[in-house]
Amino acid sequence: MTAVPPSTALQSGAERISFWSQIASDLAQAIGSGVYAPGQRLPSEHSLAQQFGVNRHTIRRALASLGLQGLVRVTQGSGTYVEDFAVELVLGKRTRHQQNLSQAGLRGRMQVLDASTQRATRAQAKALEVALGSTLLRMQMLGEAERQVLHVSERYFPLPRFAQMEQMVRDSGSITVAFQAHGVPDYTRRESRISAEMVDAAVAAQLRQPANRPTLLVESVNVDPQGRPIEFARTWFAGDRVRLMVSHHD
Amino acid sequence: MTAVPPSTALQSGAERISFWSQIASDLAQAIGSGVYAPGQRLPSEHSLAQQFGVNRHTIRRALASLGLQGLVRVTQGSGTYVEDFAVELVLGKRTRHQQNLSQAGLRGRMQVLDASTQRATRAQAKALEVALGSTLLRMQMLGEAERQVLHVSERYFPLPRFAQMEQMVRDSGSITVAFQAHGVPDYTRRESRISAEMVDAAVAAQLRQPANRPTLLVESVNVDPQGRPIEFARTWFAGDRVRLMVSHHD
DNA sequence: CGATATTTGTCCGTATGTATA
DNA sequence: GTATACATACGGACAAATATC
Repeated sequence: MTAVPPSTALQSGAERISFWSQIASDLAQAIGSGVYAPGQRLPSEHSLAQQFGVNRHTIRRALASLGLQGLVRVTQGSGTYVEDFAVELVLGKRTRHQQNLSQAGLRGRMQVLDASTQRATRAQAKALEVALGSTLLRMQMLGEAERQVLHVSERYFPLPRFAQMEQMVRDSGSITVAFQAHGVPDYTRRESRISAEMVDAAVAAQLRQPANRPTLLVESVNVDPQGRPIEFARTWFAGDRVRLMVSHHD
Repeated sequence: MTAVPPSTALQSGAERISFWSQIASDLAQAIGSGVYAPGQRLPSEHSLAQQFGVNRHTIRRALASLGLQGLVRVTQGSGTYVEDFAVELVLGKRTRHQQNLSQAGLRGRMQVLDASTQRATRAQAKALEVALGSTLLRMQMLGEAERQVLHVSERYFPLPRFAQMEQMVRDSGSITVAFQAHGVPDYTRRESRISAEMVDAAVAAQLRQPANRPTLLVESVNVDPQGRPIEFARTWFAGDRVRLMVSHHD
């Protein structure tokens, strides 16, 4: 992370972004990439102000934003510390990726890495309640928030019902919107199976975390209002940055 | 795992358990200790019958039991295969350790490894809604089922309300019973936070799994019928053998 | 224990650009 | 165009909490 003097960062034209927002984003990326490890103290506000070439108040605005996101904890007289978990995602019946992040004050998006068709394996067929060997759409996706990769996932949709899924998701960046375009106005999560897994180097690289760090694997089935399965997903969450919260309030 | 001829396993007196049950337990232990890895095929029923010196029908009875527990999957014409996950535990509002296991057809028990008193840290005080630095009972426990270690946990109880907790749990082997003895007839789980963690060698040894394998850490708060926190627990589940199931049916 | 330095929290004021009525 | 409100950014001063010796 290099210091960006604000005088050189005077953007022209359409997308002017504030200094504090840019600084918050830079710090979030530094935290996500491990420059500042969980539990570690960030440089003092005075020091950061010098590094970024801005007033201390501007740094404070950025840190306040990171604090609201849960990335850091600020303690008077002591310093600003990187929180152990950047994001706490709620796992519930009506879990939505975007909504989940916006509740945490984050801007998130989902990206399609790959898409293909394949035959349903035993586990997939059982979860989606389709015949063994029937055709499925397989999409590999990446979930990000504030430049941090939170999860990668494999998602399976029954064909031909969701034939336009790939294009819809690529266009909108949202699975909820793509479902709505396929005539599914609403959907709920039937169940989630959670396990801890080590992943291979390729997945670890996608998650931007070392290969010797664990992931949370969540296998879930989403169903439409009639109770028919519409999606079977296997999602690997970055174990270093994500904690899942299960609320038991009925 | 060594073959135990049933002729030598003829118990006398009170606790006579059946051959099939003993064989099922032996096989479960073998699977838990890694003699038979997940996905691997067990010896044929004929072969197992010879090893244990019993009739094939007795082996079939044992395998059927393991199948109900989710430990193995029996496929006609192919063989018996070790399932990837030995135990699937349900995480819900009314989660009880014993009940959880008995639903899976397992005999489980909880064991007190250590007990002491300490001052509440910030996180503990917040979870239990007590003053920072107030006295807590800390119990370290081990959860087993069918000779397999499923989890180790640190549990914190506010004092002096639960002063007799250690003795009660040691006597009954059940936290639910110990709570009832302290005038808490019922309790519910308020929330659970789930993360993936690597653990140090000591905890890994307690879980009987290699140090480079991940665990599922569940932090939970139990409350009494009045909504007052009565227990804060951090439970490490053996990631290789346990999968958590979250049901979203209201 | 006290003295001192460091760090964050809060308040004052000033100035500029942007969006809105 | 003008007036107003708002967000952003800078500079300084002091208080409060913490760390260190």
